[in-house]
Amino acid sequence: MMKQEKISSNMEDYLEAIVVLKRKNTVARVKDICKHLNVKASSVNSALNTLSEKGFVIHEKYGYVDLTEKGEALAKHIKRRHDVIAKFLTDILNIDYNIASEDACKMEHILSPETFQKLTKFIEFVETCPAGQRPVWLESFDHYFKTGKHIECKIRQSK
Amino acid sequence: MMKQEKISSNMEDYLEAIVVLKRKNTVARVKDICKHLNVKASSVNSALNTLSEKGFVIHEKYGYVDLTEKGEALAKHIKRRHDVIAKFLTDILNIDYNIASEDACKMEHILSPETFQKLTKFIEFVETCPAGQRPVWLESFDHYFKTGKHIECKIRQSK
DNA sequence: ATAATTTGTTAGATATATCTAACAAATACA
DNA sequence: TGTATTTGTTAGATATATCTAACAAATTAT
Repeated sequence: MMKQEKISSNMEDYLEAIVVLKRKNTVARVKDICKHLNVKASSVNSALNTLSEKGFVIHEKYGYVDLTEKGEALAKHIKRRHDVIAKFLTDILNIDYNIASEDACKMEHILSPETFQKLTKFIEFVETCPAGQRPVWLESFDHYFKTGKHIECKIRQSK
Repeated sequence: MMKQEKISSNMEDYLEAIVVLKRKNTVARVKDICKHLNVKASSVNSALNTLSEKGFVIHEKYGYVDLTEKGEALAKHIKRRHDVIAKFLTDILNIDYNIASEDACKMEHILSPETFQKLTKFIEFVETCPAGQRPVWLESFDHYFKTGKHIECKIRQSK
């Protein structure tokens, strides 16, 4: 019998790490989770116990770490959130990849579904821009950010 | 002698609450902090002890709660972050005020300075738009968000 | 195959942040 | 002015997430 459904941001980080490592190495191991999350092995063990009890991971002693179906679904959900947020930060706001990734790691746990959906749509809006390229106004923002000045606009003057 | 400089997100929330309550009621009281943060009085007391030890607040037994100069500076810094983030969410992404506020409460503690600066500049970019109004592309996004379709664009066709 | 190394586990300590319950001070009110 | 109510404090419990240190299993290399 399982204990609970809701898990903390911290536990979400562990799930996400497992999904990422499985994709990279085909299996996830305690050692790799340590490195990925920058914690000690005993912390990983403790987290895996919690996640096992709640039915998100399967972890036999000294064996690989794996996700249950439920764990996999949640982990992928979190990773999706991460990726969208990171994309917004890099592609729209033009933030450095490493910084964007770090921020996304934290934001992924806290953003409301509403805000998340807005970000998703905003990216989509930019990417499906009819002109078929990065919209002009985004370039304008880059310019504004760098120079503090607006690109001069060819607006008809009524003279 | 003071203990440390760095404080947790949690402690930042207490500082921010104090600044907000002082502005609203001229003084901050334990009771009001309770209500504002939705915690019990004993939790507030515990937090105030921590913050006093670190030199951020002044709290005499049974008296009002006040900020030191250092505490005030930090509290206002956090509040500024909150306000900028909330503004980005409401004015740019057109997110409901209440949701934006909740999200901002969490984001204010975690965003990197870089990302924060980008948000600040983005708002500025939009607000100082030379045409002197909410840029057209923002209206386009609203339309796209609602309908899933781009507003038809009068682009010269080369036929 | 056994010794050395790497990896994983456990027990128990520490730190943070919360709570409840008992109590104490301050304030309001009758 | 003395009692009731509100507000604030303290002690101690619980929960989470970390760590170190001692140990155990698994793997690698000789």
